[in-house]
Amino acid sequence: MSTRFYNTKSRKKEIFVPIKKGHVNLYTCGPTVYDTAHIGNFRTFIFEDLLKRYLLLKGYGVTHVMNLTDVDDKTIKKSVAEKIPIRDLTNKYIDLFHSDIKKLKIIPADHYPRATDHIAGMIEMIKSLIEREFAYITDDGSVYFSISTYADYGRLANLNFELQQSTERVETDDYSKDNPQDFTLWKAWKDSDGEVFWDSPWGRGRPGWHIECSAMSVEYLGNHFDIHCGGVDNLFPHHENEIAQSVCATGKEFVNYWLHSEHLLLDSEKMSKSLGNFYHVKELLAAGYTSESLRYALLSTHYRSKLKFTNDKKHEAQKAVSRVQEIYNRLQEYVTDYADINGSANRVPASEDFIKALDDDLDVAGALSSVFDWIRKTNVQLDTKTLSEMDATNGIAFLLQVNSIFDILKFDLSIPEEIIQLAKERTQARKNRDWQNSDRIRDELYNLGWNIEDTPAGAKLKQR
RNA sequence: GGCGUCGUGCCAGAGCGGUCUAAUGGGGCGGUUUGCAAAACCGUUUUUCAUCGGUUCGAAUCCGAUCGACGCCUCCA
Repeated sequence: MSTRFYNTKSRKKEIFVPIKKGHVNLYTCGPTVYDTAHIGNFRTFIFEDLLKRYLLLKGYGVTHVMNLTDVDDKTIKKSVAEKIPIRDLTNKYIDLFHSDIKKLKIIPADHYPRATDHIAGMIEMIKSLIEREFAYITDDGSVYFSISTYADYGRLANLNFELQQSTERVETDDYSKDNPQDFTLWKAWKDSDGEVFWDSPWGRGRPGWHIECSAMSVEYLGNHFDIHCGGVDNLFPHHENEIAQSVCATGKEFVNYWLHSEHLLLDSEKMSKSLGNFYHVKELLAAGYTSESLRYALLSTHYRSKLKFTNDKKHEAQKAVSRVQEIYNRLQEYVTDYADINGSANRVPASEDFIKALDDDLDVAGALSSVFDWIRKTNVQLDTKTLSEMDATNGIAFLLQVNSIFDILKFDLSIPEEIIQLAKERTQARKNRDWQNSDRIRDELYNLGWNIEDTPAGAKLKQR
């Protein structure tokens, strides 16, 4: 079955066809690095990870670019307030970002271009826009994009600017613009910008926010590429403006498929830094989530639905993840000479359903239901010992396929010596039918973070 | 004011006109199993899909209205 994605451009699911056969160029809007990204941000990044992993599973090569916005009002303000050079400030948050990416097992992008490393390209693009008369320079040395020059402006966000009433904010906002909705390509330097400026044909200043993505996507992926992603809040004005700039500057098509992920909600409200209702990855890991359960919690709701992040999610995600881990371990034990047999996911019927669900605009819920359905049936076969070794190895291959999408299995299951010792003591106590001691040790292990399960094959240790 | 999304069983969440007496996960309860647990499995919580009308042989699914939640129109994943 063919891949279909919901394209914001058409507001419909469309069959996905890459520009170049077998390869996908993917651009995803990255973080503004003046602060730690919260899990609302990571919901989007993890959706993009899912998308990429899916494309890889389908056999595409993927070139993935994620920008890092390392200059904007907030960044400058913070660097001035904390008396830290802007580069030092952003370096700090970029490092934190990469460390969170790693904790969430997100496959890194191929390129993480920083806005401030690509000022020259932005200036070139602005020049081109001025030459083609899509942009104008104001007295103070700022450059604006004139939305009236681009007929399709507002098409992506489905906003009609002819009929639009100006909101109070827009009216009072600016002075020198031709049209209040015109947006900045280049911001002239002000005192409050301090040391932060670049020279340009229009004087000292810095780039507007939107131009960086246009300039960097074109540089790394070409004028015309396949997929551009971001959170819904980037739909307007950011992506709308990107389209206007890129199309007008290059005269070419820009992006074929726009995919937007919905918000993560906390107490029915959008999680955002300005509202102050956010969690960081680190906090959640400290609060008992594992990388795997957090991934699961963020992935198990469809990317175009709002995700209500509640306390119940943790338990639910942990249970679901351990269910998958459990059967993986069971199958590994069941198959004695796994290395000698080549399992194949293709021979597991559930795999077909799994992929078919993902083909339909990344229907994670459908995909997971086929996985869990298969898990239950396979557990029955394991209980009754009616599973063939071939099916067991195929099952392992299927689980690895599932894992290539969700990445929720742990493979390093090494157990500390101290824990093994305690388990041995408990086994001895059980042999002596000393239930009191054996239960005491079990409690002790539990407190150390380990569960112990007695099976016909002996006691098994599992990290909680 | 404009644009848009959504409202499903105890909770989360699929469902894209018949195969829906609603997938899947979580919780509660009961059971099989176990020294007791855990894990696994079985049953149950489930004739119900915000409300009211309409279209249709047939609707959770399409249309309209109403109520409610949320997002965008302004920096924001």
